[in-house]
Amino acid sequence: MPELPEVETIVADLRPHLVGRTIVRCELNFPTIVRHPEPEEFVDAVVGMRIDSMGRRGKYILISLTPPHLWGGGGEAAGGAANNLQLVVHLGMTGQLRLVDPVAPLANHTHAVFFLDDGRQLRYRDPRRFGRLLLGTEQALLSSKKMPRLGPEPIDPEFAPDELYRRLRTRRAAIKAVLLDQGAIAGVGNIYADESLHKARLRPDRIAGSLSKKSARRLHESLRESLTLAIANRGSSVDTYRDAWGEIGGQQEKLLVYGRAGEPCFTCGRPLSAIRIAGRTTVFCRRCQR
DNA sequence: TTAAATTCCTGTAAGC
DNA sequence: TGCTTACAGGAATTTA
Repeated sequence: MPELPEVETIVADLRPHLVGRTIVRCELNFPTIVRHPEPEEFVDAVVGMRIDSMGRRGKYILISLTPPHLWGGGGEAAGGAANNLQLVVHLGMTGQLRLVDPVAPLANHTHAVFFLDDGRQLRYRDPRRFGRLLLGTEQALLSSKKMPRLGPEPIDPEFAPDELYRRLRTRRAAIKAVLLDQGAIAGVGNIYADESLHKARLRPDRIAGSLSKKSARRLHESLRESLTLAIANRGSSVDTYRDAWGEIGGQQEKLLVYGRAGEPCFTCGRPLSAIRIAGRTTVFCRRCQR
C-alpha cells in the first residue's frame, strides 16, 4: 500500500509530465471520492486550471493549480505557495494515480479522470475507495480539518534525531503505534514502521516514551535508511501498489520483516513473530528486537 | 490529551 | 468447483 516512498515515486515520475499542463475537462465516475468541496464545485473549479508544481506531504500528493488570469504572473502572484489552490490526492490503501494515453482502456474502479491539454489523461482508480480527492488552499484545508496536521517529514534533512526523541518521550502507546500516527511523523505506514523497528533492533510493542535518547537516535537513522532505500527502489508492491505508469516497485523483494511472519529472520534465522498492534499486523524478530 | 476501538470497502485466499 | 468467511489496512470518527 502506498506509504511515503510509494507516493514520492509517483510524484517524482509525474512532475515533469504534469507541470505546465492545463486541465481541460474532468469526469467523476464515482463523485463521493471527492471529499471537498461538493463534486460539482470540484469539477468546475479544476477545469481550466494550469498545473504549476507537484509535491508531497506525508502520504498526500499536492498538485498546485493556477487559474488562467494569473498565468504568466507565476504561481507566487497569488501570495505564496500556501495560498495556492491545491488538488490533493490521498491514495488510501488501493488508490492509483496514472498518466495514460486516451486509447488506454478504462480500468474498473476508475473514479476520476482529468483530461489534459496534451491529450493525455490523469486517472484516479481505487477499488477499496479508502482514498480521497480534495481541492482548496493548504491553509483552508487545514483550518477546516479536511486535511490533518501532519508531523515532520522523516527524510527532511532538518528532521533531527532529538526531534524524534522529543516526540516519543511523552507518548505511552507502543512505539509502532506512534510511528503510524501521522501527527507524530508523516508518511510512515505499516510496512516501513516494521522495517525500521527491525533495523533499529527495537521491539514494536515497547512503550514509545521508554526509549532512551540513544535508541531514538538509532530509530531515527533506520527510519531514514528504510525510507530512502525504498524510494531508490521505487517503492514496495506488496498489495496493489503501482507507479504512475502501472509498473510495480522493487522494494517488496528486499523487505526484512513485513509480510514474512513465520519465515526465518535474515539476521539470526529464528522464525519471525506476528502480533497485532493498533489493529495492524506487526512482524518482528523476538531475538533481534528487544 | 492520549489511546483504543470502530467504521469504511472490495479483492483475495483459505476452508469446507 | 463453488460457496462462505476471514483478512488486509489508512485515517476519520467515536468512545473511554
